[in-house]
Amino acid sequence: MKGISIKDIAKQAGVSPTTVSFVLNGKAKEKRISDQVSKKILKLAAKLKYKPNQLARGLRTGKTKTIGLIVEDIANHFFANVAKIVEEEADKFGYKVLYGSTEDNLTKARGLLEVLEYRQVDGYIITPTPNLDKEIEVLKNSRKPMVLMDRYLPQIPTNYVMVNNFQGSYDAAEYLLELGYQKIALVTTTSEQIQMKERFNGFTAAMKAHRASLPRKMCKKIPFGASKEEAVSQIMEFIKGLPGLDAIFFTTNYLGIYGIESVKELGMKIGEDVALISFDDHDLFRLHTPGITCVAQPIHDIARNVIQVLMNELNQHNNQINQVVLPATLIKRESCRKRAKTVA
Amino acid sequence: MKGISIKDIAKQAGVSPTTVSFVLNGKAKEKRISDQVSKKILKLAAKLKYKPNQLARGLRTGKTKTIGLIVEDIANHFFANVAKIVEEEADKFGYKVLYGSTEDNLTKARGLLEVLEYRQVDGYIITPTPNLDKEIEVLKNSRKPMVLMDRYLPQIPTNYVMVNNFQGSYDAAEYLLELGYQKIALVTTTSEQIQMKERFNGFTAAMKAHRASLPRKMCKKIPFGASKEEAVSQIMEFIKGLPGLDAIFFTTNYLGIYGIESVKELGMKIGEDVALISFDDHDLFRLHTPGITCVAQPIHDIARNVIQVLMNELNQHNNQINQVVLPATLIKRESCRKRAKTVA
DNA sequence: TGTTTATGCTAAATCGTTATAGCGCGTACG
DNA sequence: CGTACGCGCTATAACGATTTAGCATAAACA
Repeated sequence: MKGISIKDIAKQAGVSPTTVSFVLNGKAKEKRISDQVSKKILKLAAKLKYKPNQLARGLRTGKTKTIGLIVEDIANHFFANVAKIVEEEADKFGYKVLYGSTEDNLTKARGLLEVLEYRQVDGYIITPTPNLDKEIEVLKNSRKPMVLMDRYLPQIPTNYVMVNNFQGSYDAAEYLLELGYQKIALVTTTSEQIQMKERFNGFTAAMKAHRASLPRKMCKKIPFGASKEEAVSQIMEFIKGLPGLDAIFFTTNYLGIYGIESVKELGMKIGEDVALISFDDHDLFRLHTPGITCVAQPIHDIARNVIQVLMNELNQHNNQINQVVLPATLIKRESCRKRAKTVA
Repeated sequence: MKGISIKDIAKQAGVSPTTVSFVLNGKAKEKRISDQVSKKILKLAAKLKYKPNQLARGLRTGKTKTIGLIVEDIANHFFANVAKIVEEEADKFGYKVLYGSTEDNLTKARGLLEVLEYRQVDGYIITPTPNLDKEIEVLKNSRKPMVLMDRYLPQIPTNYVMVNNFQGSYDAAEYLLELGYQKIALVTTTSEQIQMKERFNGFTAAMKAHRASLPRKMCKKIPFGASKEEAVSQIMEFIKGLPGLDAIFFTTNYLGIYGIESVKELGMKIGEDVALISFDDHDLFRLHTPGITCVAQPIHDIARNVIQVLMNELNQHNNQINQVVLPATLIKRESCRKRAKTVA
């Protein structure tokens, strides 16, 4: 059950494969193929359901029309959604997507990059793991079209698309202050990922700008990779040590989820005894009662911009660097409420 | 910046490309290449970081070492997780995965199948949309390795891997009865998808087996594709019309989620006023307070079995059909509790 | 009439691999 | 002494497309 090749069409049409190729690639006019012949070929191709062999084409042209998508975890809500839009958008340009998850593990990331090179992908969308700098640099120097996503490497100027982590957290802090919260805590992770640092910085900057205090004892770092139980118990301890606490900001959604559990476990009411706000949206935040206020990433825009930047690179090898920082959106739900101003 | 080819190695080693190919494919012994030459070639290949061009190789061998994964929605919790394991498992066999979402739309599914054919994928993993029978039949007749997932087409005998929908729902019903619930309702969708029917059938079968009644008025079908608002309001109406109702079974997780909202909206307490149980697990069910009892699909096993069946087909063209039905697991949480038996 | 130019098409090389057929040499056999 | 075989390797032809260079033929021009 072999497929129909250009030769089969050529034979049946009584012309050379070259002619068929010209016509099928829309170069009939340019190559001065008569309308008669053109039409005959087009008809035959349709009738035989000719499908160009992308392998042969790729081998000859050096383009596979395939892009590699490296994410932290494709099963994660954020990345799964990005993967979906990326696939849809890429499809519009005739590209297919090969994907892989790094689990934020350097070795896995290296493996993925290698396989994608084998596969001759035309371009890369990468969520870099820690210490992937060297590999990114190599890729950059080989002039492969590439866009980083969700994170960037401060030392290497490259294309990237990400949310404005600083602004998002800044807005979160301002919102809490505006509502009248006064004893505000922050929970983050020990991970050195740049986006976590920026979220931390944005929040503290807003606090400072409004002359609110965020002393070190109001900030808790949960070890990266801690189990749910460990995390929850640490957060509970942290909360217990802060009497009068009225609001908590979590720098990422899984911490926020642990936070919900911790607060409930302590018998406190979310939105009444304590306000919760988290970076990143999540089904759970949306559907929880009360709804959890959060700083949402513009997933669609991120994916669309990633593809746009990549397609730009793919189509014209300008050396211009595209760095897109998209605004985060504060989604107000019932976990934060207007407070009657009381003097502490 | 061209890559290193087999010719480059051949030239530097002073041998023919054929020899290099033999050695690099582990056929040195078989093809009687001397150890001397073998070693020299291996060393050179490592030194030059030779990466075989999969395109050329694929063109020659007719194998791309790529499989196509067609799911309903890659952003959906279930499929995203399957996609993750599928990728990991495929990787172990040297395969990469191309994916796409159908949105349960026939036209999209056709488009995906076509693109994957272009791309010469070696095998297909397909979550069939309604009315995809003809295309599946064609694929089957062309003897392409293929496994259906999550659903099957009753009219066409093919490989498939899925959860035991009937048993899962059966267990759910038995569990509710065992706990002493007496006025039990079921919420499903109007979708004619086979798995939904089986879930419905399993539940009713268990009820009948235990001489419990499930009259038609206790069953609600929500239109497929209804918006969240519509669905929630319909479920609310349904519940309001059933005084004394003490438990509700939802045939799929998004209905269960709507159910949670509906029940809360009505001011009822989950697990106290009414028990909820849903087919399919979800982050929300796990993290909700109270936790929502559900019938979970063995996602890992499904993905692993899918790959195993596919690899079987890929490696040996036996015509044997593999149909794997995996048990569903009842995950008990607080949304269903032991009831003091009261006479209605 | 002889030289250009335009027209409509094709031969052949090429991409990087794999697979088949077989070459030249030395040794063993009858 | 002629032939058969084992050994270690290679030449060459694919796979299916794209692309470059160019070949006839006819029309146009001087």
